[in-house]
Amino acid sequence: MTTIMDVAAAAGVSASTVSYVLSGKRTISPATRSRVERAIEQLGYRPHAGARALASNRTDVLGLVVPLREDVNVNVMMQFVRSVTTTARRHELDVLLLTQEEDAGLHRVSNGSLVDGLVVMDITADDPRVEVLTSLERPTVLIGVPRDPRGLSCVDFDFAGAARAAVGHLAGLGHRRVAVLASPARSLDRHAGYAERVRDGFREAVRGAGAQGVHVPCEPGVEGVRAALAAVREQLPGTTGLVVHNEAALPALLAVLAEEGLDVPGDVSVVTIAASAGGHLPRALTSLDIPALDIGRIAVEMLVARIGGDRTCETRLLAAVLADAGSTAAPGAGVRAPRGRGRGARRASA
Amino acid sequence: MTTIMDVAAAAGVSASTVSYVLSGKRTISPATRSRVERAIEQLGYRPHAGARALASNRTDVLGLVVPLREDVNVNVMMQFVRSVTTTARRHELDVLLLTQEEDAGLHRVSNGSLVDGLVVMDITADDPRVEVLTSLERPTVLIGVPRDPRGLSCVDFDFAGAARAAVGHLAGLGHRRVAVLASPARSLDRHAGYAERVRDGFREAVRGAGAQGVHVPCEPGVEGVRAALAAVREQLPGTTGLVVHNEAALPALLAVLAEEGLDVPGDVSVVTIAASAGGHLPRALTSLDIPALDIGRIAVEMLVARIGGDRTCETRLLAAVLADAGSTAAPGAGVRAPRGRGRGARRASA
DNA sequence: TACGTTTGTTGAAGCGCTTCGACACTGCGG
DNA sequence: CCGCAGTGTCGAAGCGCTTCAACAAACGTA
Repeated sequence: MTTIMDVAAAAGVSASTVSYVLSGKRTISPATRSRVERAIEQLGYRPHAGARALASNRTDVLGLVVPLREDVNVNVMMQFVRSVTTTARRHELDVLLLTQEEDAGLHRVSNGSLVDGLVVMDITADDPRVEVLTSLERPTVLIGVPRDPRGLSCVDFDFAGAARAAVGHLAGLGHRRVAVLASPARSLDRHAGYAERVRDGFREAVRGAGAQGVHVPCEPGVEGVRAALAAVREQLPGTTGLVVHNEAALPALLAVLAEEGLDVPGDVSVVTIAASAGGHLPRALTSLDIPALDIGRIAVEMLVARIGGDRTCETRLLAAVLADAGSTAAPGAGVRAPRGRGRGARRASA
Repeated sequence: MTTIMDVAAAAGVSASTVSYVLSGKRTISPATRSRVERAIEQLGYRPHAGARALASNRTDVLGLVVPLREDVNVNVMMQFVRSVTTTARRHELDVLLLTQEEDAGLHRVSNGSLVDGLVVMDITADDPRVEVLTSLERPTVLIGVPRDPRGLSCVDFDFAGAARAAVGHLAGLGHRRVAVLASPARSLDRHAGYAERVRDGFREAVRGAGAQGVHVPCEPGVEGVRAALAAVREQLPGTTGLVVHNEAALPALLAVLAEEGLDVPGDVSVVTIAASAGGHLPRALTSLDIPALDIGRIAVEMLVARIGGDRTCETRLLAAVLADAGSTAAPGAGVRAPRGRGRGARRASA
């Protein structure tokens, strides 16, 4: 292994000079600098990360805690991961992946000086990790907002605002009965912030608009969507507007509606609250996009600031912006039960 | 920060004794051991990762290079990631996530002593990284098999064998015309190993069985499936057996076949080569499951062996096992064009 | 010319750990 | 009773780097 000493010898300078060339913390004459750089190049020198961490108390590694739950959509999660990692690299940081969410892991990497800071995804309202994270020796940024952030920085999408905007949009078009096809029941059970805040924002907006609304959890896949639609029909017949907060249910919903002969937006208006699907849906949908890329980027930038000594702690909620893609219109027939005997019809006719 | 010295002082021993308690590399009397352990516990001591790496030349971190391509299915990829990380933790290793696949990153983490070894996913037949990886100071295990492994260890699923088994199964049932709905064209364009080997295994088996076959790339989503089916109909009319090697196309395929009034397996037999979908499909399909969990685990275990000094280099191909779930039968009518005017029919009838 | 300043470079200390060789102590056989 | 092997503990060196204080050289100013 080539060390800083080898480089120093090759360049005819001392080790500290090489170090200063690398870090730029002292002025170095152009002549010396270029000799050192040439030596580094020729020897293929890479500083030893451990030695650097030991001496400087910085590892240039950031820990990323990702959820591996059944009920979080893996596509959405990967958007966060991607944006965190690319932003991290822009700041010369590497990313350590933490999946098991037991406290031991957090202690090990933080107090064991493996990372300079942590980004923790999928924070629930009363997340027990928040307590642990505050006691750590390294700064943390949360993606998601707990009830009590305890001096930790947070970034998230304004899910409540998104739900209100969705309802407002539908109400403005004249819809009086609206429903949310929400996250899987499990997400609500464990008090996932995004799930709760959509629900609360929805209810508030429905009340405010003097409309009626139901909020039904929805499992992914065709069967989940059928069950959710059945629940909507039972609990609020005549529903004409659908707010879908469930990426995994979208393709299935469109398939089921088509199968039942329901037109969007002729019969039913649909608004989604979702991370952008990357265009794999059969049709464009009016949506409140979750800016996953921005959220990941901001999380890293906040963390970098804190690592740099910034003591300010803030919670940033990114605002929802509605992008109209023509899947909403004035109320139609609603999500009435399909005519022509529904799902079997096509087969029978074939 | 509490150091090994603090622990030593609290336990009334020397730092080296604490180190030996931790590593178990020397015998320690039970009395001393328990005093040290109590001190560690009370002080909440965590060894400094950098210092440890510097002194021992081991980081206990493994680098995982993941692909972030459009054409690799994110669910499948996450299965690998999950199994690599959990296996790594079982071996007391942390995982550093590398996404940008430029050589600089590989050099930085390997020769910069950030990791003890690398697991590299999504290896193509003539992957330029193979050359780079052989020149690194740390061992590497590939998930995927390049044309020339150059002394690197590899693990992968036997995709060619899976394709042969799929064809064999269909041929055994009497099918004479079979098709593969394959990976997206992009995967083939970049010579992704899994894509090429399925194609080659398929062609070989079709020849061997004296049958006819076509291999068509398939983009994800409903439109992609429609296009692929159209290609099959044009290139090999009367196809009765479908081998699907494309996780993202499966739900869409089932939807399209249902929409066209084609029964599985009455009209068309379907075999998949896919990572297990987790049960979100509307119906079970006869499949050759890609054992992603095993592959990830084996990759880590091979890497651990190499880090431990093992010099043997091997390529392990995990065999395909067909799980019959009733989506295949003796040949039916085939993927003939839909009767009753196909996709518009339901809408018209509603 | 003599002095303070600025600029560029260096030696050495020290970051927290592992590990080697040495050492003290115990219990054994001769 | 001596010597020896085995056991448990320790001191010190050293891993490769950063950074501080110090210094030499070059410069501008009085």
